[in-house]
Amino acid sequence: MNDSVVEIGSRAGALPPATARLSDVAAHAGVSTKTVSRVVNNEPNVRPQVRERVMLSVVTLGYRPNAAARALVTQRTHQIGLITTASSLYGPTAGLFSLEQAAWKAGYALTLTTVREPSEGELAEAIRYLLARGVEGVIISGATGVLHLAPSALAGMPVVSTSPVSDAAPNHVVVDTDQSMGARAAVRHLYDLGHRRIAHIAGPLSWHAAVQRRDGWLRGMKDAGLEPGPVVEGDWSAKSGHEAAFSLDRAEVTAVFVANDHMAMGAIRAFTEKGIQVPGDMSVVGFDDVPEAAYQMVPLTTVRQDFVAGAERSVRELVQLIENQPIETTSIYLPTELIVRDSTASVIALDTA
Amino acid sequence: MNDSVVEIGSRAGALPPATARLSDVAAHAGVSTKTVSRVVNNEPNVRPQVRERVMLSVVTLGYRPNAAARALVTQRTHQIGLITTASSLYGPTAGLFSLEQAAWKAGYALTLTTVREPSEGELAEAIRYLLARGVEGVIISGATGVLHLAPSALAGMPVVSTSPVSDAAPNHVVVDTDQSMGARAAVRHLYDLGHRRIAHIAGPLSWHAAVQRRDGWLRGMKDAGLEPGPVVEGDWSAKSGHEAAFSLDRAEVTAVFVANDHMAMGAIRAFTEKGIQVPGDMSVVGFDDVPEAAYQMVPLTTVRQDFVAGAERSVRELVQLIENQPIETTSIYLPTELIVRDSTASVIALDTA
DNA sequence: CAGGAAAGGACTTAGTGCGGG
DNA sequence: ACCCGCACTAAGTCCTTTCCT
Repeated sequence: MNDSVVEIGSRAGALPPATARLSDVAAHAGVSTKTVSRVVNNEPNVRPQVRERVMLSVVTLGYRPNAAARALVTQRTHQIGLITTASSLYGPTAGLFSLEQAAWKAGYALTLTTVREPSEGELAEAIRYLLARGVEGVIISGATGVLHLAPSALAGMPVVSTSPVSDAAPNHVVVDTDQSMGARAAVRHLYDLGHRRIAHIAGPLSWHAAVQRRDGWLRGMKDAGLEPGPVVEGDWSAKSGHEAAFSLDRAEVTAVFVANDHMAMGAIRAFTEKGIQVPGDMSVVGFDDVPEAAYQMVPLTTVRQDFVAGAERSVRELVQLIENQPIETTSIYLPTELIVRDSTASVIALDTA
Repeated sequence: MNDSVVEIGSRAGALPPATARLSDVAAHAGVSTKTVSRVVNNEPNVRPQVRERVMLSVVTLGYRPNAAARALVTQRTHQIGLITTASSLYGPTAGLFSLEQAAWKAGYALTLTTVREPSEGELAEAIRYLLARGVEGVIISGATGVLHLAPSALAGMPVVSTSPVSDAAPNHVVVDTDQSMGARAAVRHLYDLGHRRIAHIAGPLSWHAAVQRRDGWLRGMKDAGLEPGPVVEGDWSAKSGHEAAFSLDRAEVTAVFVANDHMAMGAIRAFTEKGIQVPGDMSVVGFDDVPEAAYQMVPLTTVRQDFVAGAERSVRELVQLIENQPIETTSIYLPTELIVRDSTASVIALDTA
C-alpha cells in the first residue's frame, strides 16, 4: 500500500513536504480522518485535548487542506470571476483592487479575465473559461455597452455588472455609479456659472458609461431649457480629448463637459494651444476625479465617483446571489459628487457671435 | 443508486443543468467513462464515429469537466497567483492585464491578491492564501523592497517577482525593467543638454523600483563627474511631486529627474506656480511614459518601460519554473527607452548663484 | 492466431456527510 | 458527547479485455 507516503511525511526533516494529507495527520495524531476534518473546520464535538493534539500534528506535518478535494466534495469553490476590459484606463482599474479586497473579506478569491472588446463572442468565451474554472459567480466591469448575453452561456450563473443585459436574466444585478446624475450635476454647475452654450466630449459610445454620461448631459441641458451644444466622441484617452477640443468652435461654446478626466486634460491642453484660456475663456468639467486631477496646471473641476463603494456593493450583491439570499433590487446606482476646482469659472461676457 | 441524477440529466428540457457528469455522458452515449475522457481530452484510440457520438452527448447534456475533480486527480490546477499592491498607480496596473493575457495564452488562470504594504507578514499571508487556493506559482509585483520571504512559507513554490529576495530561494526568478539604466539615460540626456545641477524627486524608498531609479540617477551623476543635486522623496502621487518641487531651490538646480510621470506632472505645476518656466527655466524628465504624458500642457520627456514585455517574460519564466524546465538566468532586466518631448531643453544661461 | 487499435473496469485522489457505537 | 468507518464527490491512470483484421 502507500503507507510509504505516510512514512515520508512523518519522517521529513526541517522542511515538511507540502504533500501531507488529511490521512497523514490522522495517522500522526492517532485519530480518524473525520476527526481531523472536524478540527480543521472548527466543528464541535472534539475534546480540547484531542483538538490540540491534532493541531500539533497539523503544524508539524505542515498540513494544508487541498482546495480541489474540498471543492469536489462540498461543491463550493469560493471563487468569483472578474471579466474586465484589457486597458489601463483609470475607471476599470480603480475598482479592481477594491473588488479583490471586498471579495477577500467575503471569503472569495478573484479570478481575473480580460477581454479586448466586450462583444458577445468574447464575453461568452470569457464566461466559458471562468465556468470551466469553477467560479460561482461573475462580475463584469469596464467597457461594456448593454450586454447581450445568451442565457444559455451563463447557465444560471450569478452575474453582477455595471451595464444592464439585454434580456432580463434571473440571476443578474446591475451595480453602477449614477453616471447620468453626475453628468446633470456638471451641467447644472456650468449653468449656475452663467454658461448657456455647453458642448460635450463623449467617451466611446460603445461603452454604456459613455452613453449614460452623454444622455445625462442631454437631459441636463433640456432641464435647463438649453439647446445642446455640439458633441464630439473621443476614446477616453488624453489624445482623443486633445483632438476633440480642436474640432470645437470657440465662438459656439463657453464650456465643455468632458466624459472623463484624461480627455479633459487633453482638451485643456488643446484650448491653451489655440490661445483659449481655461477657465477664463472656457470652462471644462471632467469625470472620475483621478488622483492627479487636482494637480494639473489647471486643477480640474470634475465629477467624482466612488469606486470603492461600487466594488464593495458589487461583491455584496454577488455573494447574496450565490448564496441564494433574497435581494432587494436588481439595479443599484451609486451617487456621485461634484468637485469644484479651477477649470470652471463664471462667464464674463456672453458673446454669441 | 443515484441513477436518478442521470435521469434528470438526460430528461432535461431546453436548458440542460450544469450538473452533467462524465458518467452521465458515458451513459447517454453508451460508452464507458474512460472513452468519454479520451474524447474530451483529445486522446487517440477512439473511432471517429464513437468520438462524434460522444461529442454529441457532451453538447446535448451541456457537459463541462469539473475543474476540482480534474485538479484533484492530476495534481495540477493550472492557476497562478498574483500578489500586487492595492493601489491604482500606473505601474502596477499597467502590467496587470498583460499578465493576465500572457497567463491565459500559457493555459493558466490568474488569481488576484492584494496587499497594502508588502511587509513580510502581509506577503506571507497572501502566499498562504494562494497556496490554500492551490496555485502552482506566484508572481509578486508592485510595491516591494527587497523581499524577505521565509523559505518555509513558500514551501518551494515557484516565484517570479520584480524585486530580489533576501535569501536566494531556489525557485525564484527576478524580472524587472532596468530601472537603473533608464535613470542613467535620463541623466545623460539632461547632461547633453548642458545641465550640471540635476535634482531628483524619488519615489517612496520602501519600493525597490524607487531605490533603483535613485541609484541610477546617482550613478549617472557620478559617471558624468557631477555633484548630485538634492533629493526629495515623494510617494508617486502628483500631489507629492507638487510638494517636492516646492522644496527645491531654483538657484541650485536647472533640471529635475523625477521618478515617475505623475510626480513629474505635479512638479511642473509647482514650478509654474512659482513662476519657473518648464522647460525654459527648468527641465523635467519623468519615468513610465503614461498614456497622457504626451498630452500634458508641457508634453513630458520621460523614460518608457515596456510593461507588456515584462508581463510576458514573467509568465514565461514562471511557467518554466512550474513545469520544471531549465531556466537560463535568475534575474532578467528589460531595457527602457528615453522619449524626448517638450519638458526638457538646453540650458541657456548657467547661473550658479 | 498473432498483433494492434478500441473500449472497458477497478482503483486512486483528498476531503466531507451520515450513520453507528 | 465524542469519535470511527464507510460511502460518496468527479475525474484520470493503469491495466486488461475485446474486437477486427
